[in-house]
Amino acid sequence: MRENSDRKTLVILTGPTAVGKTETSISIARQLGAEIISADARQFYRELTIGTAAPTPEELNLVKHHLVGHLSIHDYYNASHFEQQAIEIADRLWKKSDYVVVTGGSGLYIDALCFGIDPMPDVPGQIRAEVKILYQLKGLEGLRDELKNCDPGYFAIVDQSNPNRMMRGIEMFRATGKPFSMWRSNSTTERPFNIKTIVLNRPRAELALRIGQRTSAMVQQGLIEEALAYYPHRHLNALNTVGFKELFDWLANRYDLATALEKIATNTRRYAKRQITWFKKYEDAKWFLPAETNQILQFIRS
RNA sequence: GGUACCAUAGCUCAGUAGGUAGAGCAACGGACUGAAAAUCCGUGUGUCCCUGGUUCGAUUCCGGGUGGUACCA
Repeated sequence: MRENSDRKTLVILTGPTAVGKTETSISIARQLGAEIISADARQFYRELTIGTAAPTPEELNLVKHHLVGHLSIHDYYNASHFEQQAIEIADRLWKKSDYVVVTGGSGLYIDALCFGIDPMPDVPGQIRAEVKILYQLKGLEGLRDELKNCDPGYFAIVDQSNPNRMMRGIEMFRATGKPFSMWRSNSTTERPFNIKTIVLNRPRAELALRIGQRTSAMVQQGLIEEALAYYPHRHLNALNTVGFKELFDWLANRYDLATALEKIATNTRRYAKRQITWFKKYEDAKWFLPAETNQILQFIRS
């Protein structure tokens, strides 16, 4: 990544769930005189606060946050929308400060912001629904058949066990008449700003402990009531989320409450693991413990 | 205290007619350009409780010990 001291800096503070990103990012942002843009694909939804461990009103008061609770669970949103919004906000904030802090654990969204995501039209909901029905009716085999036919290039590289990936290819072809593989440039967008990427992490056992504690804390704060309130909307993508889906299964009598809470902790641990796997590919990133704020600031200013 | 049963992976357990062992879950590793807290792929990590004995060879059979469970006192 080319450095240029005249340019503004985007500070990415990421890391696995429950590592302590919120607290550290507030501390760092205050010391930099910066505001925070969230890159958390579930904290976008204003209806969800407890189950997504969104920053509290007190925390939101300490530093101005952007893209927290800016969507409804009924809204459609994606990484490209995020890229555009986040860049627009950052450009505005850089008029007041040299730094903008981005905090969150959604790797795809961070990638979109740092490296760009190829511009493509949104696929109409109708087409998305039709492709989903194709999968429900004909399974993976049905998806493979159609994708092989409409986009052999993508079919050759796609994970043919992953319905989401194949549905995406089919959707794009049906929506645009042009193969998904033609829309993908596989190139990185040069950004006119510096990017400092910080991954916060802890020893795995410690992270697991914090996840267990946070799960209990969420229940005390009213996680069950929150899940109950949105149970009628359980089919929405925004609610296909750890902490909600397990409680929905409990409410549907698939297992008891204790099992649901155990599954929440387990699935949160697994999510954290997937996040860590994602962040390992960030070659320019520096890894820190959340408490190492001085070292983090030093790295940002270096 | 007596009798019976049990002791194998982090957990629940299977198994080896004696040739050092395998399932589920957990865990670990990975992929991922518009659902991403989503979706998908891969990997057994083990003093087979301890200790004597029989045997070429014991996790497996026998004795003793320890721990657990149940029943009887």
